[in-house]
Amino acid sequence: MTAALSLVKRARRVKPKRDGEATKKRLLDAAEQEFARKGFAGARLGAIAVAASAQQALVHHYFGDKEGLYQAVLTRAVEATTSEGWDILQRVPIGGARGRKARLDLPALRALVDAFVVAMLRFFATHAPLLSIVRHDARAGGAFTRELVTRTSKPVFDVVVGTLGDLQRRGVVRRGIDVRHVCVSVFAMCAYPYYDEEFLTVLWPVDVRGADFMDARRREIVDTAMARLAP
Amino acid sequence: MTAALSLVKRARRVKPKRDGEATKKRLLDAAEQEFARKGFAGARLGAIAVAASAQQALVHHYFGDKEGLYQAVLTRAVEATTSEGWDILQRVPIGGARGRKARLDLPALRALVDAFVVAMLRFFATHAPLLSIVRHDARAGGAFTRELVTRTSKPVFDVVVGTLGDLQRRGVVRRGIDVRHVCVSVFAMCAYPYYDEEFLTVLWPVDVRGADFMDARRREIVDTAMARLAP
DNA sequence: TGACGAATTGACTATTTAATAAATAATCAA
DNA sequence: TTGATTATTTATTAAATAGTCAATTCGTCA
Repeated sequence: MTAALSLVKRARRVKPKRDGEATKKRLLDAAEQEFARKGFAGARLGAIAVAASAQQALVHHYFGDKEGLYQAVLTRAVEATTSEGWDILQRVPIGGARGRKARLDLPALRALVDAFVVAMLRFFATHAPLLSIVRHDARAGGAFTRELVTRTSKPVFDVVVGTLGDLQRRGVVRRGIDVRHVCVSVFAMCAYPYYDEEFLTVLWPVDVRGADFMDARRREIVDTAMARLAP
Repeated sequence: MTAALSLVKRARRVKPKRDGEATKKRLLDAAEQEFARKGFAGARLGAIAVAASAQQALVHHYFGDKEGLYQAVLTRAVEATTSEGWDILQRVPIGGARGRKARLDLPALRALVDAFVVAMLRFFATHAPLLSIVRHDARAGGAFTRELVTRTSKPVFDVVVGTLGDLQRRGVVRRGIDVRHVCVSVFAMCAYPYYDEEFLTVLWPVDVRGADFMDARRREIVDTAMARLAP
């Protein structure tokens, strides 16, 4: 009966009264939120346990101590964050097919820049809480920061800088400018609204997270970059 | 003797063994550092006291509790932060003399933008730790954030947006763009290196605080803005 | 000089919070 | 069914940290 029952359970997906993995996940989810909102020192294991509807002792059972929980949150997040930017860039002919004959015209350049901006905006929109969490690690000179950036932003940055450099040598991009600085500017323009929401709202009372604002932002950033790059 | 002695003290500036104001200042200085580095929850009153070479009890004597100390730090900082940006902008003919006949040429526009960028870069370079501190207040929807931004960034933002709007109506600035977005972009480009030092260093191993990088950054930002604004 | 008030000190308390340990209940495999 | 393993709960401990209090020292002024 037990074997049969467990089969039925698995088949009908009856949730068992006890499920370590599920509890672990709930704890990680709750911890992710709590760390993002309060920072590492401000986060309370009690609050995390309540939010996860679990006992505080389970935190220690599964993750050892608070630091362990923090590391687990980051580990999971970093693993989940494979460089999505790549996919978008791959589809841009000029970015993906550097080996082949790339069309060297401005529309293609614009497509590259737009893909870059879209990838960045999406990244920051999705991972703003994660960035807030990882800051604790970053201040401690932690390895997760490096790992995260290496996995996500760096490949995109490198491809774009490389491609822009090529285009610059071929005369499609204005000469005499440092394309790395241009990329940093794009990063900045994309990230700023998510980083500095509270400040920005005082300057300009508008729904910074709203689609309207962000759509306008995307156009603004692409146009700005193009104005800078085009000869 | 006492009166004479105190006169001598004041004259020669002999530091008295006990000086409430001086101690208060040392505590505030130490607290400012500690809050900036560790955040509110992570800051330790003990560490602050040690750094200030004072007793922890004095914190409570002068500021009541931890929250009071935090408020005192912010109050002092906000009061010390009068809108310096104004001064720089005043000196720019096109920004300061809006009433009079302003020269409507591109060099004048460039001067305005450059003054704007210089003011912003200086602000962020000087106040990066303060911004880190105020974030605790900002998350709590605190009044200090609003006060700080209102005192510092907002007047500059408003003047620049207003001036650019004028110039746009007069045809000096390209029509059809939202100058507020341009200003947000400039803010972003100026702030990013200070906000995201740890991230940026992974992308581009360079001394982000160094004069070389920042000088290049200033040129980059001004040129970018001009490329966007010029018709 | 002496008294008063402010600054300072050190010992102490209260509270919060992370961490542990032991007991109980569910699950799974043989 | 049974025994082992794992998940969960309850109670308790240990450590860190904010906050209090009374005693003491020092500067100032009558």
